[in-house]
Amino acid sequence: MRAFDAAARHMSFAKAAEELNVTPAALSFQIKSLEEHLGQPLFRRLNRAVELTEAGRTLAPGVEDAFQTLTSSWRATRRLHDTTTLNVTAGPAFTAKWMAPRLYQFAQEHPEIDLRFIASLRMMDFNRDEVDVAIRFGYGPDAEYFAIPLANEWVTPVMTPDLAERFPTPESLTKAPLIFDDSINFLDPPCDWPAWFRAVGISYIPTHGPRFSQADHAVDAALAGVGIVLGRRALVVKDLFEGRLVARYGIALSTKAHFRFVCPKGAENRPHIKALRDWILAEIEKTTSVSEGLTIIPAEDVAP
Amino acid sequence: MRAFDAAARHMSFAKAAEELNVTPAALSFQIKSLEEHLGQPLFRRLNRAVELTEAGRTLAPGVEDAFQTLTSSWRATRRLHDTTTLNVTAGPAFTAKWMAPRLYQFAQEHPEIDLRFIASLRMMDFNRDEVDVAIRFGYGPDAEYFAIPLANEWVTPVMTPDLAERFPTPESLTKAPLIFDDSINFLDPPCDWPAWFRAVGISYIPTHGPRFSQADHAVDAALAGVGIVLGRRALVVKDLFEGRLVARYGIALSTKAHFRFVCPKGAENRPHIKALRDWILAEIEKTTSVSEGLTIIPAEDVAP
DNA sequence: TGCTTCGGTTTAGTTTTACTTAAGTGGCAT
DNA sequence: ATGCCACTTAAGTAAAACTAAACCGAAGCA
Repeated sequence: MRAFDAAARHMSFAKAAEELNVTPAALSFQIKSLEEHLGQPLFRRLNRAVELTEAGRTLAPGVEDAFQTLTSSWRATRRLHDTTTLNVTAGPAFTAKWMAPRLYQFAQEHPEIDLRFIASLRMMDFNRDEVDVAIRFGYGPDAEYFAIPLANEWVTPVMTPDLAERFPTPESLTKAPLIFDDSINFLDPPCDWPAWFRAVGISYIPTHGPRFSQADHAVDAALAGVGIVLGRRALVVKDLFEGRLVARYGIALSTKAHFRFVCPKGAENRPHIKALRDWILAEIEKTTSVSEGLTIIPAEDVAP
Repeated sequence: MRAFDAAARHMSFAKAAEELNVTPAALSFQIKSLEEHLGQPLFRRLNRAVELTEAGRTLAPGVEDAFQTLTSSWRATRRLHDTTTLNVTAGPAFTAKWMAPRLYQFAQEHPEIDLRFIASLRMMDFNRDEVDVAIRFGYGPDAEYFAIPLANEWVTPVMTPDLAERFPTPESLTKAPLIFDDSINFLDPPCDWPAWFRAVGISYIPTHGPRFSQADHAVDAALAGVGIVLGRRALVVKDLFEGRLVARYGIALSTKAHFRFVCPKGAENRPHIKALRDWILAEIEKTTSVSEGLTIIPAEDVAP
């Protein structure tokens, strides 16, 4: 049946044989025997090609699907006692702005763990997609998974030091080039520019300026001096610590949404997963001082 | 892997071996080899039982699922050129009141076809549930299947001849024992007792009387002389023809919902499916005279 | 037209695998 | 204790899957 699966996918016995590391002869035989068991042909043999018969078209999708679940289950099971590789999925922004800059450090602390990143926004199925850990931004809780929040999240305007000198006060921001991060539009209550201006007592609804669908691109733009962006704590904390960006106005807007560390229930204590979790939490602990001197206003208090 | 699938389902190597018609020794060996490939045990061997390990629990659902799709695909494919058995699903009412009484006749006309009935209301998946034909009551059309309507459907009060003498006019029905068939409550516009009374110009909303969730039970009750039921044409036509039930008032309520013959696209011309379809249509054709003398009023014309 | 190439099939022989029989083990129930 | 039951192990055997090599027919190309 594997033979048929491969043949149907490739629509070629020769290619299928290559995939399974056997000779075309073996494959031909297998399919012939399958056809005998079935009592009807699965392929129509053309001169230098094959095509599926009605029966083949009926059988192929189910077989392909079955082998896919079979192999992914198998791999998921193998991963259970493999503590050398760890597949992590996170959104593109967290991957680029939090994970990537700290990765060399994790690699040094845990040289035995081989981290692999899958940057994607869609929710993954841990069993289907061969993923061990997901880091996701949103509202908890996750009933069916093990999930811990990574930090309370807030947003505050950040910019290059140069720009900060030109716009020393919140009021001056009404004349400043603002960058829009559309990736947090889904938050409710909103954490956008109008909400922040309400938090500092200014009635101003900016509309003009570059917009980005991904938060990391918005932050990159701010780093390039394009303008001022409402940066999420987790995504800008490193740039703030290292002085590439500054937050001058002392007012941040907090949201109930936060980054969460998610893994299948029961997997949270497997050594490499625990190592990653502990390391992430420790890294975040190191940066709690970024909130010092900030007045943090819940977004719901300034909801329109 | 089949070995593991069977063992995990039975939680016993001996039973699994029996299922696969091999000796327990062979099964033990297969699982051992699987565990070696995996690098970890799948079962914990207890004294006179086995239990799944973490790894086994991870692998089992996927494997079971995969083999299920595999076997059902296989059977679906076998059915393709098997014109000796025909699996039909219909609602319980149609099965009992239309199919069952006519079955001996189909068997005589087509002794080579072995009909199997699956009475169920839920929609079946032709590939998953090993069903060739479905007969369903409702509104068309079915875009993804081949479907033909079997007849225009209407409802009219039916009862035993005895009861008919006691309640000769629609007006007299307000004093008669009425039976409620809840299985057509979902129709819109409704085809219930209030709608029928509106059709004959009587303002009467009966509330008291036996209720049945399945139409065949309601008709059975009427056959037993319990009372008068609003019978769907397809379900009472045979009893009307053979005099066990009568319809006296000459007013029927028609609905756009009807019984439909449904099968996968392309399957409608396979010989045994065509035979069943032609036979059903011919049977219905024989009973068109049941509508003679009836004034048929669309249900939407008397909607409240 | 005739030669080559390419996919697939066939045949015969070989390797691998799966299976069976039979003996063995260990804890549970009587 | 002792027999039993479910699983394991070992050795031998039967079946299957696979390979190599020859073959076949049509398409491509000179």
